Amino acid sequence: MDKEITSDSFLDTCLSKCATNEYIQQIKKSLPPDHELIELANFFKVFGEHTRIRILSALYHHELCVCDLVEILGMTQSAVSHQLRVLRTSKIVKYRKEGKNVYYSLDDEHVYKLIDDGLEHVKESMVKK
Amino acid sequence: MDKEITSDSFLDTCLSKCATNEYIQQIKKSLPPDHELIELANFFKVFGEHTRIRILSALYHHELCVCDLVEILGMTQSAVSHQLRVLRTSKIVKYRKEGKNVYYSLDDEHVYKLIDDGLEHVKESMVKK
DNA sequence: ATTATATATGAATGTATGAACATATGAGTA
DNA sequence: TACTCATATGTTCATACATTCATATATAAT
Repeated sequence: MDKEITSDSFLDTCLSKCATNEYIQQIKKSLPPDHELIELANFFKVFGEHTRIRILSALYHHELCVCDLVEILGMTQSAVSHQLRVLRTSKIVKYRKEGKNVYYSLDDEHVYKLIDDGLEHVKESMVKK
Repeated sequence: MDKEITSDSFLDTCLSKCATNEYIQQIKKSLPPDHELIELANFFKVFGEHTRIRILSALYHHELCVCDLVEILGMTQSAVSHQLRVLRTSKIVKYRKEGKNVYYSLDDEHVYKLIDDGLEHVKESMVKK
């Protein structure tokens, strides 16, 4: 997305005038299509959960099998497996089978970037307090 | 005939095959502290909701007041205002008051980067289908 | 073939939360 | 002052979802 669509008048008007304001219509049209925004929200939603973000943090540096994750997180195998399914379905992690074990790792570089940016933001906003 | 399978014994066996306990401890220590991961999950959670991501998309290009957003999203003022509070509390948007109006905008560059990376990932994974 | 191990999954349940409705606050205006 | 407009918030309700328990599947070992 490109930043900044400038106008001179849309800011100082409100509801009664905005309803027919061409800039409001322009903004509506400039939004990404709704199915993309739904996908985007679903994508972020997967990161927005404590257990899943812990799994992703653990996988950040290492490929790990399920029982490793169970041990690291201190949770039941079932709980971990259920969350891994969510991560798999969302294409945020990938996996390979090797004998009885299944090894998970982060899917692509977007996942790394998102974690990096998110952590950076969180650390900064913690300092501000 | 009944057999006893304790979860402890299965974990021990798995550990010896997957990773040494020492290695697991090392990974545990390398994880970001839990309060950071909780903050991180909460941060992402805010992006992971349809209405809020639509608000952020609209604010991506323009500072907008509440009634503008109401008009763009086609939702009740109450619903928009409630979600704006969530975004405010999470320091994802900032606001300034001007008379009766309150103007919202994205808080910092991290927010832009996250939306960019997220959208990029979503578009790519849609192409793959 | 039988048993053990590693992982996945279906069902049940309690909790979290988004939206609607009603109402409150607060700033401008007549 | 009273009144309107823009925004915020408390409450209720219905839905979503994370965890637990029980069980299924699949692979390896004996």
